[in-house]
Amino acid sequence: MTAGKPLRADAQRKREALLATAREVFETGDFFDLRFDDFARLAGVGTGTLYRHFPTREALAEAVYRGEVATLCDRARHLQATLPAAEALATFLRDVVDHTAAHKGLARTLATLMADRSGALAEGSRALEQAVTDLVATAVRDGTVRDDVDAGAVMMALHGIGAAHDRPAWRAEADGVITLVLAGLRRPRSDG
Amino acid sequence: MTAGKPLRADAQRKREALLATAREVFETGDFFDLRFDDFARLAGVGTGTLYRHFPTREALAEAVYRGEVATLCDRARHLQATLPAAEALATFLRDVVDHTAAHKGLARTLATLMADRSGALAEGSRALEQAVTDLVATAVRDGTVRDDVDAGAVMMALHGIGAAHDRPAWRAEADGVITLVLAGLRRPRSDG
DNA sequence: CAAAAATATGGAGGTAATCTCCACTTGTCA
DNA sequence: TGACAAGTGGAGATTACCTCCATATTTTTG
Repeated sequence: MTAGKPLRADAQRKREALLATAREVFETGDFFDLRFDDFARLAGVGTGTLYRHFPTREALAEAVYRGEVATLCDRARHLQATLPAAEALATFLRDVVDHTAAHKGLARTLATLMADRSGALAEGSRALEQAVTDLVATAVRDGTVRDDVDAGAVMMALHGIGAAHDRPAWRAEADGVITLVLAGLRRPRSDG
Repeated sequence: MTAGKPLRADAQRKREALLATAREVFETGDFFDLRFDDFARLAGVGTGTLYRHFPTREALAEAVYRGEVATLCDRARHLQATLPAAEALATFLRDVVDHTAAHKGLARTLATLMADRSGALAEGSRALEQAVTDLVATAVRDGTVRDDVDAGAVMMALHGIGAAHDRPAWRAEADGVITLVLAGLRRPRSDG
């Protein structure tokens, strides 16, 4: 599906250049101050070429986002294979926050673009969602996590962390959300 | 501050018309498919008038948002005055979800606009944040809620609920987030 | 109540970003 | 190496945004 047609050599190169430049500009936060045409020039590419590879700003973002998500998914798989379920889940959620904090600009830009009604990025995060779902399911199965709350709720909380990028106390609050989610996920005692 | 100059009668009328139309169009979700100029016409107002009242889409959204927030804040005050702290907090959070669900289109549109890096709406939600902070603080004071997590974390979770508007299982997941947050907020037992 | 002063209106048109189109260049395959 | 396919760049059409001001409405004043 992803590889319908084997790209020609130069096309591949331009595409890479666009992605590399995108990552840079996303990170510095200048993406929205830049005319899309100028972005093309910045990447050393003609306008037409830019538009053929990535018809919209969102399409470009999606490609970058996919890379980020892939990294996180690898991490999830690794944790799942080496730690007890509950611990794997906890570590992963904290790692997501770490990762986001380490690439704040990128996360900002992606979150902003993601909000555009296109929903283009929803597609890209499917893999991430699957990873979280697996981690939660495993922890539920071994009894460390309650089974009456969907993994989607955890995704939603993560979404909040990403979307609320402009809060002054972002880091502390993000940690707080994770703490709440993890505490909330613990199998509740039989008392009300 | 809000009432620096008493608006002229016709100006008041036009302003109202713009806000009313905005609420409609926000709710139906057509706001982004509409040229801003056409929006003016739709409200029966000239382009210039639109721009004088609301210089940007965000400014318009902010005005609408303020109304929503005010409603919720009234609710918060009422709950705080009539229920035990923990219950007031729980009820309020669930009410926010109900309210959002009842005005899904509006919430969608506002969330999308809020994500624009402008941060214009951050201002509008200050009151909401204050309400949540008060509710949490009261519950902390009477010992039903842990004191090591900031109210900002709760805001962040709410933010996630609003921002993740396009998830198919939105309602169930939103309820899940609230459940997790409330469970997570309970003063943890002395065991690890 | 009439006229003057202040305030607000609408939409034509300037400005600026987006995106398309195609004559030309580069890569691939036999 | 030649012929065909695939890709490129950027000029210019298109579209949306926003400003400006001659005109209209409201309010105040004498």
